[in-house]
Amino acid sequence: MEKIRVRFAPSPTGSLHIGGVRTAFINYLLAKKENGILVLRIEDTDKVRSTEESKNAIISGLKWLNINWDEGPYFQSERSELYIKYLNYLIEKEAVYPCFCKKEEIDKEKELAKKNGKPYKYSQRCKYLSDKERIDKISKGEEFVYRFNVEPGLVRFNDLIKGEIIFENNILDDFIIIRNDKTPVYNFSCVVDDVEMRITHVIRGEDHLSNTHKQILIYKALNKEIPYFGHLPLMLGKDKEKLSKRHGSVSIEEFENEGFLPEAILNYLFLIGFSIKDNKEIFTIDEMIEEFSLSKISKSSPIFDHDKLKWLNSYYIRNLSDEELFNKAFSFIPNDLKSEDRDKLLKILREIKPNIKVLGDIKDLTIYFYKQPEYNQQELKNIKNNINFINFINDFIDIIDDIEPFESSLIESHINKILKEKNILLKEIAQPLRYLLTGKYVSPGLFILIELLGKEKTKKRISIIL
RNA sequence: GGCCUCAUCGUCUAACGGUAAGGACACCGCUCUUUCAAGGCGGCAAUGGCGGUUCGAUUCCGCCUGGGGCCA
Repeated sequence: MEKIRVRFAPSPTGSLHIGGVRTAFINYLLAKKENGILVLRIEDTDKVRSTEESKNAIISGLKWLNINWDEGPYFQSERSELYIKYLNYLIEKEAVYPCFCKKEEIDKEKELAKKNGKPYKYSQRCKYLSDKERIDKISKGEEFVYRFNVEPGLVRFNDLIKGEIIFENNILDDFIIIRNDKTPVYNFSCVVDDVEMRITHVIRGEDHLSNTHKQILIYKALNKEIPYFGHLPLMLGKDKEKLSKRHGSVSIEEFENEGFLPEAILNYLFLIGFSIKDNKEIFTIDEMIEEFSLSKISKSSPIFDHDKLKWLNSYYIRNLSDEELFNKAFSFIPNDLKSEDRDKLLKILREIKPNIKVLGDIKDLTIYFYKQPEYNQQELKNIKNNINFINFINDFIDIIDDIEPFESSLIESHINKILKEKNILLKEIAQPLRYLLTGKYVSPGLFILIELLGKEKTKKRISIIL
């Protein structure tokens, strides 16, 4: 059997959207599963809206996620001759015709249709021009577009995800495939490229489902084999509206900047809108490839749930070794902390690891290591009134210099000794002590915390109460 | 408005036409514990509606309703 060839074909008109990532990933999984080829094609025929920045964002986003393609990137803007070549074929076959209608004329027709409550369809006025009339108009320098000659009939195809789909050709009018500036319209360049790139499976978002109608007609006119189509239900936001900035992060850079791991994102994208028989949730890439099948994709639109992504992300973080976490988290470590030695940073990260949901949390979780806490005066007053605590602190300050090495188990035994002598419970002093040390009531375990803060900071911060 | 499409807990989903409708996230409670988190245990919560087909519908069919997409 011939090798499967799939493609991911984004328009570079913005950052790489998480929905696009899902499409890319599903194409990637299919290619891997079937031992096929994934082509990356940048659809930048819209010169006004396409930006260099966006192209870079797409490419670097995919690379960051490790969604590797086998061919490309191809840029449609560099392939204009190709579209003209295919256009000429269609002209010869009389599958298309030039249309000289002015925009104002068309607008007038649209208005009329609207007034009569009828859907607008092009009148086909230019379809019946004689060759002489055409040559005449062209030689007079009149601008024209090429329209596709839609014949009556219907288009029927079996969508790999949605099932059988039927479109009546009479809902279409003679649509434009080449603009008056000789640039191809999306549906045309897309088909030409898919033909040229020998794409066997077109897997894309559901927003392209109705385009498929026109595209199949073009394939037929071109006398080319029609690929398989599969249309992915669109991911939606919490309110079931199109997923947008309003729902939180949507572009892949944002996820990267917040501190999501590529593994977690891909795992999440795999889970959503996909049916898995056993109750497994965590998948390696290889397992995803193994498990993947287009038939397991749900037909209904999944809602993107940031909470579940966060949970997966925190799961992946918890299961990182200290070394791995250090490497992945390095750019998220606040600058003031980076000067600490590597061993210490490793330990700090290990301690806060179960509290990290996204790597961006590291900043808040470590702030007291490099910044003097700001205390609430009322809290300090309460602590001062805690006789047992003050009692304990006085003793602790006295012996703190004797603790050598300054290391958690030794700190623990010294503290426990004091507590035992004074008959105080650890419970009674833990929270006030934590507050003095960090300015918070949440932190890693006390003894390791003291070790990591170091002797000087510890002394300085507890002295404030005396 | 036209065409296409979808429908199980709040969310992602499981269930040869026969289940007490299962799991996960979120939420709540308990537990562990020097705090938070993580962990363990438990709880809440769904087949959109109406008709068929069938001994029996989440499951098959039709209609309605609702959502989404494309075009206008």
